[in-house]
Amino acid sequence: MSDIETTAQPVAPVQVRFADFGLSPDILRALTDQGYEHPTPIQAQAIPVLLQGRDVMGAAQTGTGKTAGFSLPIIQLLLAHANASMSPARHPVRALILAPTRELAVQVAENVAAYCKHTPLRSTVVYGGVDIKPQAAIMRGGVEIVIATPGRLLDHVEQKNISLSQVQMLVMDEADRMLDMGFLPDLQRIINLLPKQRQNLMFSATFSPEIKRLASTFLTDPVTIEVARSNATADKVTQVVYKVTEENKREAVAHILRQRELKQVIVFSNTKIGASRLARGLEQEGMKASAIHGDKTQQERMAALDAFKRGEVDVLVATDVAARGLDISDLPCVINYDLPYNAEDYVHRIGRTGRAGASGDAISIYSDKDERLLVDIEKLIKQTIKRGELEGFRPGARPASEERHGERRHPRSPEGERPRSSGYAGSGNGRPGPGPGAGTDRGPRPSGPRRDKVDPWFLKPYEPSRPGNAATTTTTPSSSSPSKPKPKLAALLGGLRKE
DNA sequence: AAAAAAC
Repeated sequence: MSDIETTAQPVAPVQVRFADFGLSPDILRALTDQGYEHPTPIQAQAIPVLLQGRDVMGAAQTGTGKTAGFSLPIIQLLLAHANASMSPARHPVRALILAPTRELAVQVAENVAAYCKHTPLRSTVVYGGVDIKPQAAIMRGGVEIVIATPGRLLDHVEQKNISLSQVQMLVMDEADRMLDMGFLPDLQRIINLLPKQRQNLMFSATFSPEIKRLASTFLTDPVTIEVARSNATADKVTQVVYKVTEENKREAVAHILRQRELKQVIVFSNTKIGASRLARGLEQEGMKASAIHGDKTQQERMAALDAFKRGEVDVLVATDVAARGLDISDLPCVINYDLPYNAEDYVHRIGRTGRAGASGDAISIYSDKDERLLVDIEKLIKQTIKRGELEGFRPGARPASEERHGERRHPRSPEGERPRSSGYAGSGNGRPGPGPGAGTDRGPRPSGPRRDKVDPWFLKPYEPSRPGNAATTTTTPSSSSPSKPKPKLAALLGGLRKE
């Protein structure tokens, strides 16, 4: 088994069309139905390679058209290799797509179903949190393509609702996420049920050593397809951070949303409770907000997502259940109510915006205690994030009593307060502003008086901690913290060995 | 630290 091979396959300079790949007319018709004619760069690279039957390691951000990139060739290959002598009644599972979260599985399944629409192939999705019986019935009826979260799939295997012995193609979507979530043992178990001879695809937004290790374990002589530089944030995303005090975080989010009259925003919270509270708080402020997290029932999760997609909800407050994979298109803005503990999650979160060529804003608020998280994030994305100034929410200011009148409009509002009058007209056009930077540039510049009392942190040139070598030494334990930087790598490798 | 995922 050779090392992972990297092709320098350039993106074709001429506009390629789906029709150029030799895909079945039934597939092309489905694409036409959806208005797709030209592949995205990852599709242009992945489709021919996959059609050759090669294993693929795809380093792709969400929003790059990854799902079609793998499902179109899968469908094509299944159609091409259809066993004519096979009884039409028998539909063994021939392609298996694994995803880390239920929502992602559902979305992949929706895409696959759409692309299969005009073919005789059947697909279904199975995931936990819902009644298993209807899923069992569908699978017993026969399907060629199964999209699944690992746990429920194993459940079905044990119940003998499904056999994986005929699987020719395996996709591990969001593989980094699956590792993070501890799915490695499940993955191993599932893979042990598959035929040795098969085509493997692995997609990952980040390219950590753990992922490479997984790839070398499960993939055979894979072609690596990398669209965006890994761990790089989409350059279409304008990022800004606002430092506020811990108690003012909720008000700050409300302020940002109100001031910019934001619609279709995802606000990320680190905790389920925090997400629920924030959503409730925003609702009390008169906004249409809803929370989505793992303590909600599957029905609630889907309802919240649907309402958001339909525009009935403007603000979706989410834990990292929604950080990856979710295909919510054209999000103008993502807000981090908390900075994520894992820097990689930052990349995934802001990947919800600025997608498919559109520009987007990623706004984060943080407080003193999150300074370290911010440093980690900047180290990972190898760029310094613009420090913005959020009027009236500066940290380090004197207690409210010493503040100028009208400086902070409504700090620390009590929970049950009535919806506020429209104190913040924002820019006035109902559309999202051009960028977070513009938000701070728009109003009159706070010249002079506001600066004197506080440490003008926002005026100091920011120094990313030791730009040269810091990146190699991961988290250098600062003397202040006892720091037991549990090496993630070791943990994961331990996991690999365990199996 | 927290979140996610099978019952």
